[in-house]
Formats: sequence, C-alpha cells, structure tokens
Amino acid sequence: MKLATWNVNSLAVRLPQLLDWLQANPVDAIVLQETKLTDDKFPHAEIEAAGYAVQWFGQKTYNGVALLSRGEATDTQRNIPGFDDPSARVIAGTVGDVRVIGGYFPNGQAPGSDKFAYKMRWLEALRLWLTDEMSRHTKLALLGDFNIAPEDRDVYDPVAWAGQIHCTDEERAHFRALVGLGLHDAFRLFEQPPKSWSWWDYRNLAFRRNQGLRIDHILVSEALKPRVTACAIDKLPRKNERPSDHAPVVVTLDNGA
DNA sequence: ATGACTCCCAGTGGGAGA
Repeated sequence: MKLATWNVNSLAVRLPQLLDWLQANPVDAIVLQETKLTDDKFPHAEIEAAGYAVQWFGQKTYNGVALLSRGEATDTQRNIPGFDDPSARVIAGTVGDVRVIGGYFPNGQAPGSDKFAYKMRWLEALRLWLTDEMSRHTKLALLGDFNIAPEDRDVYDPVAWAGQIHCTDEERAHFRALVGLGLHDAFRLFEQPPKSWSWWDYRNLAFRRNQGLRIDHILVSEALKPRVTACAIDKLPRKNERPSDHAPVVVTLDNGA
C-alpha cells in the first residue's frame, strides 16, 4: 500500500502534472494541499477518469485540500471538528484499513503575528482531535504540508533560519507533541540522503542550488510503523515546467499480514 | 538587499506563500 501527500499550489495549474504523476506513481491514496479551488470548480471528473475516487474541500484563492483514493474513502471529515476555521485545511477518510488524515497546516507568516497565533491555536486543536481519532483508529496516517521543519537537518541553512517561521521552538514543540501522541515520522524511519527537502523557494534558483526545507511529512501510528517499508520524497515533479514549489512524499506499507 | 518567483484576483497593482 502506498500513501502520498503533495502540495500542488493550485490544482487548476497542476492538474496535468498530477495526472501524469499518478500514472507513473500509482498510489492507494494521496492527499493534496493548496488546491485553491471552490468546490464547484474542482476537477473531479478528470480525477475519477484516472481511476480515483475523490473527496474535496476548498475555497476561493487560498488553501483547499483533497483526498484521492483507489477505493471510496469512508467516514470522511472536513476540517477539525469543533474548531471554527474559515480556511479549508483538513480532509480525512478511511481508506482500506487505514485512517488517512490530510492537512494543510497554517503557514504562520512570522513569529508574533496574528497568523502565527492562529497557527498555534490550529495545531492545538489538531492535536486534541487526533487524540480522539487515534483512540478510534489504531492504524492512522497524518500526511500533509505541516509548514514545520522539525529539526535543523531539515533546513538548508539552519543558522539563517534560526527562529524564523517553520523553524521556531514553538512550532517544533508542536511537531514533537504530535509525535508524542504515538506517531512516527516515516521519512526518518530510514536512512536518507543528507539535504533532503520537500520544498524549494521559487526564487534564487533555490531548487538548482538545493536550498530547501523539509516541511511536508507523513506520520504513522504505532500499529502502522512495522508495516512501513519505505518513505521517499519524489523530486522529479519539481523539475517540470511550471512546477509546484513542493515535491510529493510517498510512504510504502506492506499488507499487514 | 525590505529583492528575487508563482499564484490569485484584480484590472496594469498587491497579498500570500514559505
């Protein structure tokens, strides 16, 4: 079983690349972030024609998430229950025997800003909800654009980024708190190439210089951990013409037998 | 270097992203 996450930075622009990628990389489920489409404009027919069931949840201009799966997702959920949120950031569903939760975590803009305070509140609400979800689903994966670089080794220039957005102690504490619920960073279950990033700024030839951050993650529950056989970032789509600034992350699980 | 690029909605400029 393969699960993936990709911040596509506008599905209207990236749909052809998504369909190409899915053809080359068949997955059981993938969560998308920053679709930037209202629900009436979501290209579900094209996705269904490619062989995927799809759940979507969006808004105009910003945010927007989707869950594509080979079989229909059940028990679906949009955003965090009980957390009043004007942004479309979460989509969850059960795919096979796995609870799949896709999230587009708030950016936070800058420490001390209103958006940073919102990011903190959002992360707190997510953790409380996840506690509940994990009590009902032992096999659970949390995937998405976390907008947090968990450690200095996830940052191309940790000195320049020290205390900056994505790298603050508060954000990293929230990441560790998620891990503390009994989740595991699937990427770090394996030896990985140094300087592995999932995002590169569009500016400054950052991709060519491999100046990026690892902010897109897949966390798996204790019950799924022994089934994880691989986890990788696919840099290939970042080399496309008009690429997203993020690359997909893919986790492979055995069948659990 | 308060930059750089890309996307969006706007409508020939500006916000947001990260």
